[in-house]
Amino acid sequence: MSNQVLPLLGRIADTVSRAIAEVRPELAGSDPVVRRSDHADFQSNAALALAKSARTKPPELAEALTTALDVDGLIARVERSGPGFLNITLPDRVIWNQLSARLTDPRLGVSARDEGQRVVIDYSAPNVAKEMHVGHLRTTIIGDSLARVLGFLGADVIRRNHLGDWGTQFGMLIQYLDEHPEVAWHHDELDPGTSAVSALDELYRTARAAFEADPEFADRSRQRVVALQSGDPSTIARWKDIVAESEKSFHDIYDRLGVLLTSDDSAGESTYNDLLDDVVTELTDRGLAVDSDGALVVLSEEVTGPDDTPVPLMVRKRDGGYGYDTTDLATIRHRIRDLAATRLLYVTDARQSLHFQMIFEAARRAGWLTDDVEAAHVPYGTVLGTDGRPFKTRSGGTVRLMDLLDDAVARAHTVVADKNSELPAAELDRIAEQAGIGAVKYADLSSSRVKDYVFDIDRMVSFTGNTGVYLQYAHARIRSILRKAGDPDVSIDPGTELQPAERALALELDAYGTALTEVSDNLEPHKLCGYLYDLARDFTSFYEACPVINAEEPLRDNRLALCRLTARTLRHGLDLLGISAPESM
RNA sequence: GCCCUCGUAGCUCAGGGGAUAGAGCACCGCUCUCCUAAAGCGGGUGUCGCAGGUUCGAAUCCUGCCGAGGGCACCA
Repeated sequence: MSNQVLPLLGRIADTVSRAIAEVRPELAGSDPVVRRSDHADFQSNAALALAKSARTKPPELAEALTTALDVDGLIARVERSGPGFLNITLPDRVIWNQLSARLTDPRLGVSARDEGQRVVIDYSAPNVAKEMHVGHLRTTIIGDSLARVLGFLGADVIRRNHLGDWGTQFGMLIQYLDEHPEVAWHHDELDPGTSAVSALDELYRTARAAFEADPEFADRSRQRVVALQSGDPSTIARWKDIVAESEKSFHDIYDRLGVLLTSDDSAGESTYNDLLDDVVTELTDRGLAVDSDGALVVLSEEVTGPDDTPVPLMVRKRDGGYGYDTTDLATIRHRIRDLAATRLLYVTDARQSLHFQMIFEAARRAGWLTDDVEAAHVPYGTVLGTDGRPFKTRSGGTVRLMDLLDDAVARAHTVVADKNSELPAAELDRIAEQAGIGAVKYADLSSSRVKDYVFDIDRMVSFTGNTGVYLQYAHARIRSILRKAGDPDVSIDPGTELQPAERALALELDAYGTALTEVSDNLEPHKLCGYLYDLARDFTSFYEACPVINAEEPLRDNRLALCRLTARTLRHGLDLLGISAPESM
């Protein structure tokens, strides 16, 4: 059972709204423009915003609002300031009670605002028989965090891992494996630490070389493609084997990253094969899909290309085959029609934004995507190397995701060992793993999603600044304090006077749910990162200014309560980012 | 050619109509007989790319321009 705790800011906003309605009934419903303030607990800029439509001067409206802002116990005092700001200060008791309510609630008082929504989040999407590389990092991490946040806010989240599990390239791979049964590539045939996708990736390159060098092998491969597409049992069995082994490799990485994806979430391209004919038929029947040089296309009404003609979606290729345009149209129809989704999120590279714009346009014209469903491309920028160019290995190759994680963990290991040489080896390994993985994820999540960002391991495993490690450390410190105090189940005495540092921390703690709803609204996990970082800093200021364990009662219990709620909020927030919070570091 | 994204301190980035634009890194100094110094405190930085416009008020919204990156049919 959870008790929702309304944020103080919202309660103040409601109070100001009532005052507006009382003073100027014709302006009822206007935004009360309540914000956190440097000059008080909160401020309302409503008088400035509304003076014109109220046909009065801001100071006069501010005065009237002040009078009408009847203190119902929520507000201690209101001061007018500047051209018409209302500086609002709350009684200490109200703030303590707010903390108390959050502390007793398993959800920290955060409401399940997104309840009733069904959100399909499409993310990660590695290619079968290929190694996951740096290009899969952001979609996997961002998508996973969004799944966690929206899920916590009550949405019914359906994760979809749109594996690249279909295509003509499997013809030559299957044919090659068939002709070389002696080649080992299954997990249980390989050395530990070598993955099936690693082996398959290499075999694919070998097969491709054979395809180009040997016309007869190329012919057999083409026939194999036909066999695969027509459902030949032995070919399908081999293909399923490849998919299953690849998934094992992916889940090794998912486990290490700590993302939620399981094999139940896999819905690869092949899942939609049986729907494609019908999708195309429907588009044709509605007159959307038209012939173009033998291919079937949907011409955009919104976008034109270099020659000033409408940009097409390739619904069916001239050779009769289907490409990703068709598959993506099938996903959107399926997710709306069959999964009853109210919100569709596609977490992919920003370069695909035109593609999704056209997919959404077509889905709207087809009548699948209606106004009561939100479809959004959630684009993200490129991962750059320290040279400012797309992240590559020194030799210019693709960076394998596993290697990248190994590097980060190794670097974290060095830094942790440097600073704390007394840790037992096993403990050190465990913390380095959590710190290294957390560092990578936090670095990815903490800057604006759409911007490119520089992958700089040294900076991300730094223990200072806005890093994952800093937050983990902040959490571990608080846990340490609480352990030292015996981790008591304290209760708050709301009659205690709040110190400024306590007050700042308390107001920040109260805003946790607001930070989460912002993430849900604009799909920007970095808002949560920024919130947690601010919270950790507010805690540090509090901790500098206010003794906890050595304080007298009831101050001591109240401060322990602040520690507790901060630790829980940090841990909870980190968890929603997909980052672990060690008890000690 | 058209479209999209981005441009804020030396560097990496927040802030996306409200009071003097904020952090971190880097640089210099200070603070552990005191709850984890992997920390904190102090020191000073800005033509918010440029120019117009809207507004009582613009880094924020609009228009144009400049610069960077990306995209525009049979690969995803």
